[in-house]
Amino acid sequence: MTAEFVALARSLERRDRLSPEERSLIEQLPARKRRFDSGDELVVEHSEPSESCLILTGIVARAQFLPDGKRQLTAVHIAGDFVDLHALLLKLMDHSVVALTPCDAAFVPHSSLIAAFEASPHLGRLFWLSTVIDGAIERAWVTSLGRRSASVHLAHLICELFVRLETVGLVRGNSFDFPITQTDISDMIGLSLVHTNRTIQDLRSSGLITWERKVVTIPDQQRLRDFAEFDPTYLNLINRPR
Amino acid sequence: MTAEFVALARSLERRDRLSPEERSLIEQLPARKRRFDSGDELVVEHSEPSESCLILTGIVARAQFLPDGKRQLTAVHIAGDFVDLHALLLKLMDHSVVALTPCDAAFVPHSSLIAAFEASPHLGRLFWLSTVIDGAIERAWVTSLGRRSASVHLAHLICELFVRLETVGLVRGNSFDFPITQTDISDMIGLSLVHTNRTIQDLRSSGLITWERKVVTIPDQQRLRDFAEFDPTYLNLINRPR
DNA sequence: CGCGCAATTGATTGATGTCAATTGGAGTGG
DNA sequence: CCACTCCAATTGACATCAATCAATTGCGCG
Repeated sequence: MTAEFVALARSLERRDRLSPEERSLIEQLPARKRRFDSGDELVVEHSEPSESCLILTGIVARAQFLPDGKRQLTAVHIAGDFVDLHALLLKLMDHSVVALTPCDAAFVPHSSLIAAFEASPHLGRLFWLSTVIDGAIERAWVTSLGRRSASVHLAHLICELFVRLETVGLVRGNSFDFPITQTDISDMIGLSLVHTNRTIQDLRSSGLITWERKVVTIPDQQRLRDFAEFDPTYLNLINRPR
Repeated sequence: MTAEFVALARSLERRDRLSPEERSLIEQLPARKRRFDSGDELVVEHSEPSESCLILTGIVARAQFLPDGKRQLTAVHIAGDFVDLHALLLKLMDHSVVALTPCDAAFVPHSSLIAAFEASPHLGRLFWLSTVIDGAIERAWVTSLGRRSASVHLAHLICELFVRLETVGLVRGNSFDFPITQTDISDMIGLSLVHTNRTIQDLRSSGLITWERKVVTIPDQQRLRDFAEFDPTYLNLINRPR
């Protein structure tokens, strides 16, 4: 399998078995690799992409911008996430995809994806699944934004990221690299930068997390999950026929 | 076409053309009709449905419940919405679907849906599209929750509902029926009931809306849209090949 | 060393939540 | 037709949470 698609296959296979034919369909997808710097836009709001984009390394986010200059991040994505399958069907982007860290991405033409799905409807369903899981994550974000306190919300986000990074092998022990700015965090959880900073300090002083030099550590996973009311079911990390 | 599927076809055809074969595939879907009262759960959190559910009449919402009894609604759905396509792939529900008004729904077995998609990948993509549009709406909700003021958020929601109801023919002039409780609204926009009430009054006293006896009226569509920063692009009401 | 961005802090203002009534309207039984 | 009841809508007073403004500190890098 082409190196580009290792993380993709790994994340698909967390949810269902891939047949050799399906692996080969993935392997043969044409991919145009590109590198981005932190702050770059991989996909631009209101554009009409003809390719979809798979994250290979780094951290990106979906962003919507408001007339007054405010920004909301509506999702984060990591290696192995096929970030932009939406464009395949939506045609017109309702949001941008921005790099929060330097990152690599592979762009795959829509036409190739559609051909692969017509060859294997099951593979198509697995890609569909990945957009549906994005939806589940978005629902969790909506619930956090609407009904959780700042510190519980942040704790929930950290739990989510830990599990997702673990899935693609980006966790070491209790820690993961998280070279993200507090401004970015605040645009995820819908708070001001100042309040975000104080919320992080809350979690730190409760001993729930450590976060220094771009590394987040969760000393006691279960304690953080209890505090965050975190139940990973919605991430659908169950391997079963779909 | 079976009466049940009229609104469904109408909402699919707002996005792309259906071939006669596709219409017939839809027409032949087996459906089990059920009626629900306000407050009933059509689909229960943590359950594992083997059918997906199409709304025929009434208003329903996706709901997540928190340990402390709080509730967040993460989406609203109306006639013609295939609410629970998610379960087809997710298997395990991460949320409930609750009736906000009395409503009718048709339940279609997953196996029949999958068969239809294997017969017509394009039809499959249109159903996929409908979940992707749900995602776009959820992103708009995230942005509203995170970065819009209470009154702009509410105005945005009203604009969204107007457009969506219009699509399925449920708007009369500038008005639509909206037999929904302020408690439900507050669980959509993540505010307390009291503050939601005051926010509605804000919009009323600005002359942006009228809302009495379960009927919402928008005297000046454009003025409300400007206030709400509402751009309907994300609802993807463009007819084009997908 | 010094620049520049990110993180942190303090003080204050503004938005929203909470508590506790009160009002209004639709349906029901007398 | 009139109480009566129930639930939704509304109001006022007050407490809390979070935004904003304005510095200041800390850290990585040339």
